[in-house]
Amino acid sequence: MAKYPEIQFASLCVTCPNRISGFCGALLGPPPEDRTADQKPGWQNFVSARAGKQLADRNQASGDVFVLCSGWAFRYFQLADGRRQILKFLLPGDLFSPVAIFEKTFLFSVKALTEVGVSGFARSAIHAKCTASPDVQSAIVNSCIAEARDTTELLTALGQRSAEERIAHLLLHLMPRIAARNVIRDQRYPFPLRQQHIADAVGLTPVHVSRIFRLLRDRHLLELSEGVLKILDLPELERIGALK
Amino acid sequence: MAKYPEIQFASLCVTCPNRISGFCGALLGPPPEDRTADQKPGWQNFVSARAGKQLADRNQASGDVFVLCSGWAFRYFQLADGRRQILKFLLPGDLFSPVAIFEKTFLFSVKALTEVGVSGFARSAIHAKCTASPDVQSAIVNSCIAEARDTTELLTALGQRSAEERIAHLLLHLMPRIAARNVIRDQRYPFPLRQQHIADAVGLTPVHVSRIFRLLRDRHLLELSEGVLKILDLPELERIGALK
DNA sequence: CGGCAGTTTGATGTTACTCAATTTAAGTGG
DNA sequence: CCACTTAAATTGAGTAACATCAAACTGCCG
Repeated sequence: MAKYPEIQFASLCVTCPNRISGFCGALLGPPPEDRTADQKPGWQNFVSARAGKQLADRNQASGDVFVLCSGWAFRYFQLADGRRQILKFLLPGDLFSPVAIFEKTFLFSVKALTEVGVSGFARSAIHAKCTASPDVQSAIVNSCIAEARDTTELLTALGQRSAEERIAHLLLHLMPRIAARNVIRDQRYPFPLRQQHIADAVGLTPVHVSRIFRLLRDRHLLELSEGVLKILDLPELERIGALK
Repeated sequence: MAKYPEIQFASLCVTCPNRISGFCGALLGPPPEDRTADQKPGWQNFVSARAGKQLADRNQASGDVFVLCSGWAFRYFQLADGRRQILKFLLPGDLFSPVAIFEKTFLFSVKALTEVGVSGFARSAIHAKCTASPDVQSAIVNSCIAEARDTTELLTALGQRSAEERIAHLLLHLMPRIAARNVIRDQRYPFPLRQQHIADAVGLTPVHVSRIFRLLRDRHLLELSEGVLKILDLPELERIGALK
């Protein structure tokens, strides 16, 4: 099976219950039983990469539209002086960016956070499928809408809310997305982010993120260790982080 | 002429050289010489409103897609405790939001900043035009891309940059947009924003905005009075506010 | 002239950053 | 399994940036 990574991908994307699964599913069709390597469609290709690998660069152009198939990555904007703003954490099934469907030049950079699998689809093929299939069309529209909604919330969090609220909001935003891709027991979420990532996402320093986590731990709201986030007091976390 | 406000609108939108003018232009066609009130298309309607008027509410649904025709407005997200994040200042020709073309429920609120004229198009009519005309299609796509680009920049500004940098960035962002709709002489831009608006847009208090403006004035970078922003030292302002 | 909205200024408080040292965790090779 | 190395997290002390509160000032309009 490992010989045919695209099969694994197709299965992943078709079955994963996240909001853009419809996009991948519609694109690939149902996972065929008898698919073999030589039947892999020419408009799709697959690559793996190690944690930390640069997956896309701003201003770089590509004929492909990329989807994260496995692992975690993040989309970010880099400033000249080295600071960066993480715009979104990408989970399996996520497009690098919905905009990339229409625009061949990346507006942002993307980096692997864990070991990842990435699939690229020829943009022309997607456009063809798009005109042919209403399902693909509405999947694209939905992912654009979700993107706008998320961005709005993040902007509001960054502009108006305290460090604690921003971090709580980030966790609450990620939890359902993680849960859609993993079986969650005892409120324990797989969580590979370093505090540096959290800091770059919510506009704080890693040192301050550490302090806030200490407060949250001391109040028995959560525990975080060994790549696992355990939520102890969800209602209180929501009281802090929810937007409305 | 005032009897037929939609004519004034058509003329405004077709001629204004901003990036979504193609959208309005494609939708309305060239401004006809002989158009009269009874020829006004049934899928379009026009309203005026005073400064401060609420033009759209989050979670409210509408069958229309709205475009600002004259004056200034802003799109924002309101928090329960009264704080608000201004997401974008709307200038003549701007859609309230590109997302509204696809989604009938508003994700955000919109308020008039000056006296405004607003035009509403039936969403169904836009969709029909969209399938018929590649021009309308690409105009929509372009406004979505521009939206994503702007939002990314704003996120980065809010998350990573100082008060001074954020304000300079806001001004630099607005200047070309204002210039596209007004004749600018001597670097003097019409500028109806109150410091409260700037504060809500860049995530500061009005008091602090005032202090920053004082610094900028003292360094002879700009002057701001009577609704006019005068830029005295553009290169220096760009050094402070430009993202790259 | 008085009232109102917006701006400015000062004094003070709070939040978050910086710098630096220490501890913990995670690998790595013997 | 254990020493060694390295990255990440934690903690403390001092500082800078921004917020808060309150008062004074400005321009505008009735």
